[in-house]
Amino acid sequence: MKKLTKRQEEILNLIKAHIINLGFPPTRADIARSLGFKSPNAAEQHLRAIEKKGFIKILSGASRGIVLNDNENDQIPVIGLVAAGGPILAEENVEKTIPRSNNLLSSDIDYYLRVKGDSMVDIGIFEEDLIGVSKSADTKVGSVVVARINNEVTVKTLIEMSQNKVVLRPENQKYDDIIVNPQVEELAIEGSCVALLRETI
Amino acid sequence: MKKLTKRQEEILNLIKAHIINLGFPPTRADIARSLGFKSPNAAEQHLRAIEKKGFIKILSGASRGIVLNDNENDQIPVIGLVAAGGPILAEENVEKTIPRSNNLLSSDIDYYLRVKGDSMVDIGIFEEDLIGVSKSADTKVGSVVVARINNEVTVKTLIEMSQNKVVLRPENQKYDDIIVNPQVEELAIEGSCVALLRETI
DNA sequence: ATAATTACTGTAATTATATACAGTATATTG
DNA sequence: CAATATACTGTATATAATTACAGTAATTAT
Repeated sequence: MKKLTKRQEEILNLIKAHIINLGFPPTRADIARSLGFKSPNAAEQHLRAIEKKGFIKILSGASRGIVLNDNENDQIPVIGLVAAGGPILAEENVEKTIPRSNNLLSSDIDYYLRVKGDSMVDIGIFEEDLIGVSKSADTKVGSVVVARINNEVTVKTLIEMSQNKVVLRPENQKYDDIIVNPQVEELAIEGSCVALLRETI
Repeated sequence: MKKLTKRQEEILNLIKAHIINLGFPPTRADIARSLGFKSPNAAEQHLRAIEKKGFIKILSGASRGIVLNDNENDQIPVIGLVAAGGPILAEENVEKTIPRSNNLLSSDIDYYLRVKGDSMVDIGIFEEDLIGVSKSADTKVGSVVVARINNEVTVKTLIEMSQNKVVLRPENQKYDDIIVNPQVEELAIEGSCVALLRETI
């Protein structure tokens, strides 16, 4: 999908804000008034351009007939099994998506990851649970993190992190700590867990 | 708030459906067409009646200027500590509410209950977690239920349920099974847990 | 018993809105 | 270098939409 210009983005945001605030889209005149245009036709032409780029649909003849097209940015992907090698958010890993507006958790969640295995049961993270992962939340010692070790994705508690030693702890006595030297093995902290979701318990 | 008549409710539902389907409210003519009125004024007068009863606000002069007023039915209450004696959903127990539309869990959740204590940690239910409770979901042996025993509310696994013996199991070796004779003690199964929510783990 | 509410038809006027047409000027792309 | 896109002004008009007014008839409150 073609990118919007700065001005077009401004107009799209105005439409979204209008819908959130009042419950329905603005008219051409509303848009013109908000942005200081002296002609409603300026708004009309912007709308046509935004429609052409695929962000909205204009229903002809209907007043306020501006329909927002589904935008991938408004969807939080739910990641199932992560294929070895590729990036977590690769399309083939996406099990489904959840509209961001339907997110009752306050935190900033980039994706949900479906938990495999029993390595975190001691802190109440069970197989098939969904973990809300934030890429930006700061990962400090004690955080539950999503890590990638030699292209394998795993969820563990971060215990120690220094230049040549990273310790990741499974929260299950059955398993031992994972000790990695990031200068020898490939290691990346993909994000940290900020939420947990479980259905039909 | 005064109750709507059957016809008024029909119209309110039509408005809501229109907003969900198209993203903006219907016009008087849209409503008339949908319900078979021969005059848009029929819709107009219904809208005025619905507004008078407090369910919508009509913005004068604006096309499609129908604003839905917040409705408590669209909010899921989050229950904190349950005061001994009173009903779970009593107002003083409601910590906050979450709009039902922001519910990414498919199940039918009547309220969220904040977990107190560690009696369910073995199945990953921790203190401060939020449990999604359904009053209508069938409670069978093996379900995690919200039970009220002698006016005390508790979350446990239902192990046995017969006429004169109900067994509720805390999922923590530290605690023993609770065995209740419902013909002697007061017992009510308030609902069963269909979801779990945890923030900032 | 009377007033108010509910539930409409039918008409019409005013205003709100979409949208076409004619321009101007600058920036970007093929 | 021409064509296309961006970003508007300015005017005009058909039509979409609100909304007032005048009725009818049945039901429900006071």
